[in-house]
Order: sequence, then structure tokens, then C-alpha cells
Amino acid sequence: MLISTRGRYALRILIDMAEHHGSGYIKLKDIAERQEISEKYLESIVKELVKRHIVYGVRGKGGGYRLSVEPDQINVGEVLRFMEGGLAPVACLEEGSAPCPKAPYCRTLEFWRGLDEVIPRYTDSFTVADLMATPNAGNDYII
Amino acid sequence: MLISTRGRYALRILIDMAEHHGSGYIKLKDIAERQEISEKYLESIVKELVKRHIVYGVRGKGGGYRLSVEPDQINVGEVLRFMEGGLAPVACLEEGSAPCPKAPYCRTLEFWRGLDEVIPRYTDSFTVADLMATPNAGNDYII
DNA sequence: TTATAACCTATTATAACAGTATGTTTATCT
DNA sequence: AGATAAACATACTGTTATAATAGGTTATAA
Repeated sequence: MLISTRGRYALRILIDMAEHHGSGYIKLKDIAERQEISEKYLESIVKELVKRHIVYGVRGKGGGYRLSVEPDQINVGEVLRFMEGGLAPVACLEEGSAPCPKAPYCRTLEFWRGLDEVIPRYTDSFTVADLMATPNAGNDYII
Repeated sequence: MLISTRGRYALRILIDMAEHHGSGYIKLKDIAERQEISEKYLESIVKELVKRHIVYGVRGKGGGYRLSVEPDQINVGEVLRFMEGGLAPVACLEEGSAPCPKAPYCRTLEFWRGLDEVIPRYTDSFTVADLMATPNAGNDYII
């Protein structure tokens, strides 16, 4: 599995925040209820989004989270990459991994490199705003 | 990680077999030595290739394995898919998984579907013969 | 000063991955 | 016929990542 729940949930959190902006700060508890994800688990995901300055949080009563960037400025590929710690399809292309000694004569390396280009080319062509506008079969979601 | 060692090694085995065809049957022991992969682990991978009729094996002394199909007829995407049990980038698109109840109003589903198309479009455009012909930086591999 | 909500640290259950270990069957060679 | 060599089969195991939980601390508003 290329993308785990961390990447998937991060996108859902960002879309949820974008859809509920304007009315002050958004509580994790509310996101958790709407998205049917454990609040505690969301915390660990939002923590990363805060660290990356995509979201900012205010403590205490009346506090919560807000996007610190417009949805059309949040790149989906970038979010997935830092949530997942990279999107390399194979271990030998993970950044920080030791260079493979077989690389000079490897018959598969170029194939993997190509796949490793194709994925970000796709993911990076989306912003959170694009996801919000995604057409759905039965778009009857009550906001 | 989208692709585990099983998929990676399977391709290396197939390329190795293609490069050493003609001289009778190829012993797993030899492949294991050339590829520096444990023979026992290779067994479990080749087993799948035999099951899929891409490779066939002959027991006993002088036995070994051979490709049962020409390298240009072996699709890389297909090999990866059955070795990995699918290449879906997210759990909700795995075949055999329960349909997601959120699908009708999911803002990310179409995005994932798109990624799930992009990956096979790339992988399926390669055959084992293509991999063999892949240009390398320092192609000094001794066959 | 109490309620609330973000923030922080540690722990845990499960499953997949990557590989081992041991043995059985089938074929060839002497 | 017997030794050897290879595929084939089944079961087990250590390690790691995932997907959370649990329990607490700090900051803010009413």
C-alpha cells in the first residue's frame, strides 16, 4: 500500500477544514465526528500539519484549528509526501536509503525511476481546492 | 511502499532467466548466487511464477526453471500485480475490499481512482524484454 | 476558577514483510 | 539400485510499520 491512513486522513482533514472555514476555529472533536475518525488519532496527524504550517491551532475554550493557507495553495502530493515520509514505490528509491551497489548494472532501476516520476506528476497536479471540486456520483453530502 | 521485495525479486528472476536461456534449465541456486538473494526465499517467489505459467520447472538432477513465455510477452505490470496481490495505492481501492459507505460523497475517491489508473498505465507499458534493454550508466555486467 | 481544547509522551495490538527451517518428491547419473 | 541433485511443500519466526490508545499537561475563554 503506497498510501496509509495518515495520508488519506490528512487530506480528509484539510478538505473538512476548507469546507467549514469562516465560522471561527474548527475543533478536532467536530472533525472526528464528521469524518468518523478517532479524535486521538487525528491529533497525531494534525500535529504534522501544524508543524508544516498548513494548519494552525489555538488552545483553550473556543479554540481549534484553521487552515493557514488557502486550499488552492495546498499541494496534495506534498501533503502525502510528508505524511507518508515519501512516496517512493520501492525501497531502493527512498530518500536517505543507502545507494544500491547493484545500481550500475541494474536492469530494473530505470523502470522504478520512471514509476517514481509518474506518481508525483499525478499527485502534484492536485490541490485541496481541486479535491473539494471533485464531481461525485450522488453529491448529497450535508454541510 | 507500493512494491515489496516479492515484486522486485520476481522481475529480477525473470530478467535473469531471460538472460540465461538456451543453455538448458536454470537452477534456482544459480539465480540466487547471481542475484544475491536467499535461495529459499526465491523458492516462494518462483512458486507463484510457476502457478501463473510464466515459468515452468523440472525436478531432479539437471532440472531447474525456464521461461514458458517469451520475455516480450511478459507484462511487468501483470507480474507485479499478482506478486503483490494488487497495486492499489489505497486500501479502499483494493479488490475484494468492502465498498466504502462514504463513497457517494467522498471528496477524495476520484483522486485515488486517478492514481490507481496512472500506476498500471505506466507499469503495463513494460515487458520483461523492455527491462532487459534498459540503458544503464555503466553497463559492465558480466553475463 | 472551571470548562475546554490543543498539545505532548508513551505504550500496545495487529498484521505484513522477509526470511528460515525441515522435509518430500522426482529425475538423472554412476 | 543407490547416491545425488533439484524442484516442490509446509510450517515457523523475527522484525518492522501501521493504527491506533491512554493518560497527562498547558493555554485560553467565559
